[in-house]
Amino acid sequence: MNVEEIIKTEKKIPLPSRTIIHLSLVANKINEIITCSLKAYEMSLEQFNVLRILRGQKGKPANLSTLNERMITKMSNTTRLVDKLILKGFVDRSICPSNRRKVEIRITKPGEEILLELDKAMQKAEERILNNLNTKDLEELNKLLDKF
Amino acid sequence: MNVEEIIKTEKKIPLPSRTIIHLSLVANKINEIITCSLKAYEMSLEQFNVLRILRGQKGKPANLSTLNERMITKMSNTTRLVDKLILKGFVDRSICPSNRRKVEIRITKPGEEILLELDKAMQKAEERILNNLNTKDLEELNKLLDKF
DNA sequence: TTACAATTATTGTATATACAAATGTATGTT
DNA sequence: AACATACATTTGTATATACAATAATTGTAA
Repeated sequence: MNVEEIIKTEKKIPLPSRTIIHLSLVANKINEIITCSLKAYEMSLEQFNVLRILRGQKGKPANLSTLNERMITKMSNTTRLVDKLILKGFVDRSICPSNRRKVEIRITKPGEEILLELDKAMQKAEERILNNLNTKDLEELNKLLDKF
Repeated sequence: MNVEEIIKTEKKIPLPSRTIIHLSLVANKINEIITCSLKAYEMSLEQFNVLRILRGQKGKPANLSTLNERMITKMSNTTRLVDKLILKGFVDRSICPSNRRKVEIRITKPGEEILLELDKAMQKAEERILNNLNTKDLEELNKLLDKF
């Protein structure tokens, strides 16, 4: 993860551009490590996020729009994402009785169980990602990221 | 870009996880803004990066492996990425005479010209992205990102 | 209440990407 | 020279994603 090497190709990249490139590189690294950890469970990062959101609902079902707001994905993908989780038995979907346009998506027992496994894998991944940063670093980083 | 809203769904997300989520969100926002700016030129972020790398070569051709090292994409995509840039006339490709396994990829005049346009669009995008951060913020952020 | 607009989700399709296998070229060994 | 091996790139294919079009339901205003 050496920005300098990548950056040296263009003569002198100004600080703002450098920061953005730097951020993208770090984000990519993070993404790669996490995706790789999840792959052992045949779970994509997006699927994992859906499961986490559903767990956060504490039994209350979520509809697609809700999932969508909390995620980066586009609506059209969310449908198919949920399809895949249903196939694996980690969530179920039913039509909302009060508004039949909506669907209600819930996490299942097996879904909650796999999520516990995934939590552990995530924690290991995080340790790998953040092993050079201490609490103060993280706090500062959060503060800076808040400005975006 | 309110992390809090996304984060409140799970009870209390510990600082390391929060930081990583936060970073991903910011990276996504950046990606979206930049991609959107480039779309006006029917140029993907990846294509743009290839052009920038080629410009950085200062006339010296790059082969696929070189492009690949400097980018995030996988080799198999780089081939097709370059295909598209050739179609648009922004780069050309020829077989390396000294080692015919290799290819030599060069940016063309039209490629350099469009790149100047793109530079301007990028600068505007950067201003949008970073308008809440001052130089000191950027320096600190870079310092922290270096730790990854 | 009927017609029209808005909401919610799904599907079709084109494009992008990942991964593995294949191609063509070069190098080393016997 | 013949063969195996390594290298650089390309291609095939399965999966993922984006965007637009469609379907189904509900809200609303004349």
